[in-house]
Amino acid sequence: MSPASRTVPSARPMRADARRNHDRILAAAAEAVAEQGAEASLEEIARRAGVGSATLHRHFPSRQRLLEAVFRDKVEALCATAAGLAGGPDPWHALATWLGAVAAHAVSNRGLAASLMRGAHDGDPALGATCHTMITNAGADLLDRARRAKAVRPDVPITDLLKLVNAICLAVEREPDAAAQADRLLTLALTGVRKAGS
Amino acid sequence: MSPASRTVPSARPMRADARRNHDRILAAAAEAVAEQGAEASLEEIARRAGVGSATLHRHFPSRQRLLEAVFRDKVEALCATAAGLAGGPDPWHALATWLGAVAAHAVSNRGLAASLMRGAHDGDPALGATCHTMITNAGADLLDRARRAKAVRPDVPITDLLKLVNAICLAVEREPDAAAQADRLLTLALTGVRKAGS
DNA sequence: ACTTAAATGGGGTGGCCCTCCGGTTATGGT
DNA sequence: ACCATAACCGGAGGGCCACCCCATTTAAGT
Repeated sequence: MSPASRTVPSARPMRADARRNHDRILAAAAEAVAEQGAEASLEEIARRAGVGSATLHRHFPSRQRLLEAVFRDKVEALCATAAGLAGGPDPWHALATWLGAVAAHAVSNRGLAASLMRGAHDGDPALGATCHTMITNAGADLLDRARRAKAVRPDVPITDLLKLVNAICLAVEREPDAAAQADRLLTLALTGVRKAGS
Repeated sequence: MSPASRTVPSARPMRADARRNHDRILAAAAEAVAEQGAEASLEEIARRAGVGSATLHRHFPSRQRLLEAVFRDKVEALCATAAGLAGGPDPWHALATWLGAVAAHAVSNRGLAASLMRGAHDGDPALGATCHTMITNAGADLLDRARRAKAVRPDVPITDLLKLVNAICLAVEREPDAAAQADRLLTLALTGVRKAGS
């Protein structure tokens, strides 16, 4: 659970001040991103955290890294939701509600969609389990079940589905009624995913 | 056709040097945006045009204004396409192919989707016929025909449709196979628009 | 307490957007 | 052909930002 042990438990534990700063930065970043979205100023985040900008850049070498850290908890929650829904009797319903939950999280946490979109492929490699891959894996399971139940087209990859969800959220992010719009557009798109027969 | 006469024909014609700079800026902007997307540096555009940054800002007070000018031709072409398709026998097909054309333009002209998304509502008002409204009007006609032919759900507004298209294009813009992905995702979303019955 | 390696942050560099203002130039009337 | 003038130009500068260097501070192990 601690930042030091979460990524590489074998690494030497962080120094106390380092960890403290790490956490303060993370808290400040969460706050700033919630207010201003994924493009929030890194310097202001450092300022809020009461930390030099160099310290922020040392702890998080790229904006993407910082966002991943900020949203890790939320993403883990979504993955847990997916696991919970996987046991349900209606695979289609499970998939649909989960995608709705992803959208809901994305619109209520500005910047999440952008963070989820940019996978490990662009930006820095050597980035272990990114939000992108975590979400993808969680969704793949739900989609697989729905596919086996013949509730979805067999040729739709989970990446496309998530790209659609994130695209929608990204697009409506700065509208006043983002949640309502995202829901409407997602429903629109989803009905096309469901087979005509079922 | 000339920049001076297109917007307000009654206005006094621009001075020769002003018009020359206007055109050079536009050309440089088109080039830069094609390479780097809608976020291209305005200063670099001015530099490419061999013009001071102040001149650029005088001709185009906001980035949005510049993008609108850059894409005006493309948007007009899309509107013309819509008008041409409106006469066809199959309203659904007309709508679908037009949306495909919009997507194709958006992925092959980086920044267009972003420009289309931001309507007149945000940013500066008093912006006459923006790309957003032009496209919306052109699409409304096609959608209306399709709706009258009962080929689409009656409750889907054209704004949602275009938002979906632009969202998709924006999301896949920086992927290597953007065109293919956009097409796939659009088809996915569109099939949900079409009524199950027809 | 003392040593040492890790961590810090002020300050510098270079880039961006945007505005002011003194100098320049095209233009229309004479 | 000339001039007065309004329109236009662009360098310089302010404010903000990401990112890096390095002298200084500080936690951790003995």
